[in-house]
Amino acid sequence: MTKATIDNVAALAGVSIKTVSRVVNKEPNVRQSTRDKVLKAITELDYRPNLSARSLAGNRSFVIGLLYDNPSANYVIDVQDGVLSTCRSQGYDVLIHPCNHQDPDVAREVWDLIRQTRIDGVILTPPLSDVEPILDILMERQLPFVRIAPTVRKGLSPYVETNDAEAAYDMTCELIALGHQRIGFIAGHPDHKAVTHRFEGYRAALVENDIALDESLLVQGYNSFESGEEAARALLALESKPSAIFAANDDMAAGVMMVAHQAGLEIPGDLSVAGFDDTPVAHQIWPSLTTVRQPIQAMAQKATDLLLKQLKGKDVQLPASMLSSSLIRRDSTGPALR
Amino acid sequence: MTKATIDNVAALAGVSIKTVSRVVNKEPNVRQSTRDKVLKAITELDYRPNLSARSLAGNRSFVIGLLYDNPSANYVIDVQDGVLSTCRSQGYDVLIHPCNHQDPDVAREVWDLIRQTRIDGVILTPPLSDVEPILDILMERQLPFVRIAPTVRKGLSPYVETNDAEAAYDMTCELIALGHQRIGFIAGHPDHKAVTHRFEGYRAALVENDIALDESLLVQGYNSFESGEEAARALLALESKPSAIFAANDDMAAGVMMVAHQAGLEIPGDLSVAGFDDTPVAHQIWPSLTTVRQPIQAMAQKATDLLLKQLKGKDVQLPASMLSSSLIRRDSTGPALR
DNA sequence: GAATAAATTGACAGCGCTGTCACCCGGTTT
DNA sequence: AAACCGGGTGACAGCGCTGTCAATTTATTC
Repeated sequence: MTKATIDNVAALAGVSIKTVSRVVNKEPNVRQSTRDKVLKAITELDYRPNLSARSLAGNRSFVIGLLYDNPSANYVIDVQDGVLSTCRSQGYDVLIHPCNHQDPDVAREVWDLIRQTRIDGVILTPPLSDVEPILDILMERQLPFVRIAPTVRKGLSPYVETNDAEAAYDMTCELIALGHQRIGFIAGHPDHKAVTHRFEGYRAALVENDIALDESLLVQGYNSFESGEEAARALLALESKPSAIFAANDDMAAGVMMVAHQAGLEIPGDLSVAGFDDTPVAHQIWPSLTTVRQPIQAMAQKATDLLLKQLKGKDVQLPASMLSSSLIRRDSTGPALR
Repeated sequence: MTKATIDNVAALAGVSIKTVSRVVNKEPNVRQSTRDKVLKAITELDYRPNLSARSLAGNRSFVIGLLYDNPSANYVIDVQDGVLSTCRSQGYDVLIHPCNHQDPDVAREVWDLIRQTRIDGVILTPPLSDVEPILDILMERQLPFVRIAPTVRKGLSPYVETNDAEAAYDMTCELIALGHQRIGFIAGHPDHKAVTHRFEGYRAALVENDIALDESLLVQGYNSFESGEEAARALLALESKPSAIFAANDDMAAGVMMVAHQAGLEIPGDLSVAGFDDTPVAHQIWPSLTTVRQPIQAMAQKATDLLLKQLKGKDVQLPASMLSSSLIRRDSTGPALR
C-alpha cells in the first residue's frame, strides 16, 4: 500500500523485473500481450518507479537543472513556467539554481551541482548563456545543455533566441513615424549581451531614416528600475531634450516614467516612452507602456524540448530556434510635439 | 578524476567506508584523528557523495518540495529565494512544484510527487497552506511539512505567519489620522484566507475610531490587477465616493491607481490609495504606493529552517513563528480633502 | 588488576532499479 | 536436416551509499 516496488509488479504480472523495467522505460522488444499484463499490474498496484534507484542504477536522474542569474528579474518566473510545464509532461523534474554570473566560482558551483545531483542536462538563461567557464565545464563533462539567447560560441549547443534587434528596429521606426527625431536610448546591462543587441536595432532604424546618431542621447543602463531613473534624469537634463525615450527593458522604462512624472511631464504629450519585454509592470503603470512582447515562456518550453530530445538520444540539429517578438502599442507613446 | 566514490576515500584514508560515511554525515563517535584523516582524503579526492545513492540507501533525498499556487504572484520569487538560500547553506536542494489549489486532484498530484521523488519534506505557501486534502496526505504519509500563513488546523504543523490583521489595522488608522472617513476596502481572494484576515484589521480600526462600517465601501477583489480596477470602478461610481481606498494587496492597489488616473483623479489629492505586500510594483508606479512590507523572504527562510530542523530530528515546538510587517509610507496617501 | 562500561570501527546486507549477457523459441537459410 | 537468426525474456551483478550489528579498542570502576 505504502509502496509498490518493481518486484511486486513483476510478481503480480508473472514476469521478471527486467521486463517490467522494459515496459516502464518504453523499450522495444516486449510482446504486446506481455506489455499489457505489466501495465495492468502497474495500474493495479499504483506503482511509481523510485527515482533514486533509477538514477543510481541507470546513471541518470530525470532531473534537469535550470540556471539563472538574477532571481528578481521578471522573466525568471516565465522561464520557470515554461521549463516546468514541458518537463512535467515528460516526467522530468527541475532543480532551480540561481547563481551569480560575476562570481569567479560559478563554474565550480555548477560543477558541484552536477556531480552531486547528477542532473541530466542544463538550461542556461542570460546572462549565464554566455559565461565561458560554465560552457567549458559542461562541454568537458559532456553534459547536454541548451541555451536561451546566447551570443557567444553559438555552435556549441542548441539554443533558442528571439529577433531582439529586429523588434528594437521596429519600435524605433514606430517612434520615428510618430515624428520623433530625438530619441533617447537606454542600453541594457553590458553583461546581458542579448539585451545589448537591442541597441543595434535602434541604430539601424536611425540610419535607415537618415537620422544622425547623437551620442548624448545614448545612456548606459543596468536593467534595473533605478538605473532607468538615473538615465532618464541625465537625458532630461540635456539642453536639447529627447522627445521620446526607448529603454532596453521595461523596468528601466518604468524608471523613466517615474522621473518624467516627477518632473511634471505629460506622457506621451511631452515625452513618449517605450520599453521592451512586456513584463507585468508594463500594463500596470500609467500610462500603460508601449513595449515589445517577448515569448519568454515559449522560448523556455522550446529550450526544454530541445534538451529533453537530446537526453532521449535524438540528435538535435544545432541550428537555432528563433521565436519572434511583437510590438505592443499602448498609451505611453504618441506623436511628437511640433 | 571524473568521480571519486566513498570507496576511494576509504582506501586513501585507510578506513572502512562506513567510517567515511560517518564523517560525511557528521555522526558522533569518530575519533578526531580519524575524522581528520578522512576529511583530508575527501579534500584530496574532491569527493562529493552521490545523492541518489544516499537517497536510496538512507531513504531520504536531501531534497524538499516547495509547493505554491500562482506562479505569477509576486511573492513566489521571494519565497523561492528564501527557501533556496536556507537550503543551500544546509546541503539541501529544492524541487519547485506549482499546482492549482482548486484542482480536485491536487492531493493526488502531491502524493505522486512525494512517492516519485522521495522528497524529505514540504513547504506550503498560501493558499495551499489551507488545502485540507493536501494536509491529509502529508499527515498520512507522516511527511514533515511547514506552512506559511496557514489559517486552518494550525496545530497540525509548524508554521510561520505575519501579523496581517495588525498591519491592516495600522494602515487604516493611518488613513483615518489623515482625515479619511470614507475608506473603501478591496478584499483579497476568498481562498487566500491570510489575505482575507486583512479585512479584520480594517474593521477593527473603524470600530476603534467610531466610524460605522459602510457595506457599500466593501468590494470583493481577487488579488489581481484587473480585479482591483473593477473594484475601483465600482467604488468611484458610488454616489458618496470614498476619499481613500485600501486594497488588500499591491496588484489591486495598482489597478485602483490606473482607474483613478484614467478618471483624471489626482493621487493623493483626490484619492488616497494604499496597498499591501510591498511588491516591486509598489515603488515603480507613480505616485509610489503606500503599503505594508511583508518579510516574505524571511518567512520563507524561517519556514525552511523549521523544516530542516524537523528533518534533522530536532523536535520543533509547534507554536508559530510570527514575523512582523511594517508600514511603508510613500506618495499615494495624503490628507483627506476638507 | 580484573571486570564492566563506553567509545570506536568495520563487515556485510541490502535500498530499487538498470545494464549485460545468456537463453529460449519459432522461423529462415543453405 | 543442420546451421543460423533475431525477437522476446530472465538471471544476476552491481550503482554508491547507509543501517545493523558484531568486533575491537579504550576508558572507568572497585
